[in-house]
Amino acid sequence: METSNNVSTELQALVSRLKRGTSGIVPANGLEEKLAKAEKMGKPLNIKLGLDPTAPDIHLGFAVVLRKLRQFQDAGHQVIIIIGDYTALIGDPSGRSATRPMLTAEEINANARTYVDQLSVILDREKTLVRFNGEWLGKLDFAETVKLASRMTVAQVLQREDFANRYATHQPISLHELLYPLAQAYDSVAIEADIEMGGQDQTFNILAGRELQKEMGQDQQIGLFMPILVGLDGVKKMSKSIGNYVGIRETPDSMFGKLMSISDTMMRDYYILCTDVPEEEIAALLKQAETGETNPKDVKRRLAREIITIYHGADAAVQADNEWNRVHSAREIPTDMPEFSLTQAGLTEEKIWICRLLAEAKIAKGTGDARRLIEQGGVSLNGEKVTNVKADYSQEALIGVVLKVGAKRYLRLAK
RNA sequence: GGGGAGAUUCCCGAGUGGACAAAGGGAACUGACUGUAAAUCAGUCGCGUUACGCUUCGGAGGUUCGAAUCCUCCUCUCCCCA
Repeated sequence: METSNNVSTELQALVSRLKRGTSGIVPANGLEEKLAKAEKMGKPLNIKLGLDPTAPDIHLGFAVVLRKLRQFQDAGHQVIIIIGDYTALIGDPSGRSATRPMLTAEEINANARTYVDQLSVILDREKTLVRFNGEWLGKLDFAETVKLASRMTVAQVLQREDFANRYATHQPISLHELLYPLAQAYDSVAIEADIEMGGQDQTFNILAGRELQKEMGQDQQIGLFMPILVGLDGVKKMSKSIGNYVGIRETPDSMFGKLMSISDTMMRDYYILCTDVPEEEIAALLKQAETGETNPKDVKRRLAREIITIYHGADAAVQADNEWNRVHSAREIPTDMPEFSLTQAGLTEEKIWICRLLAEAKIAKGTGDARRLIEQGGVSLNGEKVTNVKADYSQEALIGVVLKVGAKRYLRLAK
């Protein structure tokens, strides 16, 4: 027997859970209203997320939004993923400083499949509806498109920071890029979205959806924004193409290493957005790190364990932690490292020049680069620093040897 | 349609006939320090077994002993006017 009072307390708890980490909700009280409405009507909300099928590897930055969607699913709402197969023909200009390349149909389809596979790591596949926006956008004829376009003004579009910047710095902006927000807005109309999720860089597109829904006489969706997770470099948005990312399917060891390399100031965001550690506890941990009560390194290790636990389980997380500690604090060589086959690389001669070896192993860009690394004291074989740039080794002498370059690159040489 | 500006090595950006493989900054990499954090310092940063050679400055030709720099054509971009 639930009293109405209980229901509202539950709703309150849900609202605060859903609001964790969000960087904005438009309109401010929209979430409560939508949830209350859903409850009253006994109908789940349509939660929309649009995906551009360009970079099919899901990383922690992307997971921020997906994890939020999962919370909605767990609360019984309908998640609708829209694969922007049609809009990929345009290329989302959001946050971009240059025109995105257009994709071919094959690339888009391949990417879309990969996406759907990977989404299920975080989302409940059974409760996820996947649609392609070519389904409705492909049916619009030119007249309808122009009519849609008439609902937005150039000034509105140019208000966007990314466009404004490009315009101000005399970068080219193609006309078709201006149509992107409109297409995305039309997606919201097509599926009658109640909530559209997105990173902060989606603000304009999502608000355009509200406008268009209003024009078409629909209930307006609310915009639920998540902050952009800063990548490992601490500067730019986490992204595959920049390479500053942690993929959710990476090995625990790799994730651990990458997470330990983020700067201290980034810990808060990562804790809030990438883990389920309660907010009060996060605050306490960070405070300890700041006062020196706990070594900040250990607070970061905890962060890495928390994240890895989500994707690989607690045991794997502890193991990765141990391994990391062994290699980086105790300075022992890693248990696992990539192998490099000399024979496969064609290094079978009696005399193998060390620079050639580094180049073939792709550890150096070429022998000139390898020479520099050695001259700078960055290369060692079985822990012994290589000092002679002209050194030759026989294949026999190299087999089983651990090649170390720089602080973190290890390779075990094999036949 | 008319007029003007521009395209330089991963990015930004200097360089207007020889001293330019090309200033400076950023990124990146190596070393020192350290908590594989940040900050700082030193070095490297087109290719090559490297005190020497080779290939670069949007593309194709040309002038010259010599071209990133001058000329011609082409491609692309930005600005102003209509």
